[in-house]
Amino acid sequence: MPELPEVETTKNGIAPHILNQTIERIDIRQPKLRWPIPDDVPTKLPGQVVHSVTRRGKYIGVQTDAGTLIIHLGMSGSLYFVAPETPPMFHDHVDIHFAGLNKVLRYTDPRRFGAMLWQEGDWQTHELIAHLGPEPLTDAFNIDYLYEKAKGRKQAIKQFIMDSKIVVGVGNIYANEALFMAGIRPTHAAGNISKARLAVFVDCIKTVLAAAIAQGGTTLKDFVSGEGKPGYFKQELKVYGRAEQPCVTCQAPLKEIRQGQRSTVYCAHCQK
DNA sequence: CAAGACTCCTGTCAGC
DNA sequence: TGCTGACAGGAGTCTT
Repeated sequence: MPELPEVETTKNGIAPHILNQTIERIDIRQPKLRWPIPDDVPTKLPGQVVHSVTRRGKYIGVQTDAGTLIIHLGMSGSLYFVAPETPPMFHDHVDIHFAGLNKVLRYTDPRRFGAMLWQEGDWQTHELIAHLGPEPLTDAFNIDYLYEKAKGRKQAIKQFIMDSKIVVGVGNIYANEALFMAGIRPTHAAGNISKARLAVFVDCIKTVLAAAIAQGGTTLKDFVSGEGKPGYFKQELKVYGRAEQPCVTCQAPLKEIRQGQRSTVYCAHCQK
């Protein structure tokens, strides 16, 4: 389940290998991902040179002069290189071949929650991307911005912060962790939290994500060879996946509830 | 507009 | 042992 750190690491891992390389062909064995892979992907990409690989939220853009291949890993997707003749397994849906490159970029996604899309021109104008909130690690995501967005909102802070129109890249795991670090109860209405506490929350989100990206590089450092298995550094997680276990701060057993079909774990003593 | 429910998909695991 | 059902989860879409 790639969160933003894994997507960033994936992007950084594949970019140096495919930059300035010419796409030879795209083999699509299973076009039915979250949405069908558009015909433009296999028809317009061959012959194109990759001139940049960038990330927006959890979307990766592989840009060429003809257009951009937009990739989302969903929750079970991964991208990695394999030797050219490596036989595909059942969930290996797409292979991207490059001219003169002695390896193939393979997309695997057992649950097919991921996507491959196509956008000509500026790829960030794609309708799924144009309305996304700011990147969490940029200055655009700051206390003044978040306070304005939260004003009047009755939605629980956890669900609010997981809304990609508010800010991208804060998935369930990191929402739980950042709320614990900030000492904020996940069920607290977003609009009722003081500006001072929201400011702490902003800092905690940045801290948690930055640390995870730093670790993500380590977690997935072998993924280029196709062996990477992200573990989210479970020992680093303070609340996620630790229901009923003692709070690392006060030893009280952590509580688990459900918010919008998502599991939330928190410490009723430390998070107010 | 806001908020919640529903949906896609399959591996994993608990329960019988 | 094998089957059934619940569950997880990103995020778009539908409903209220």
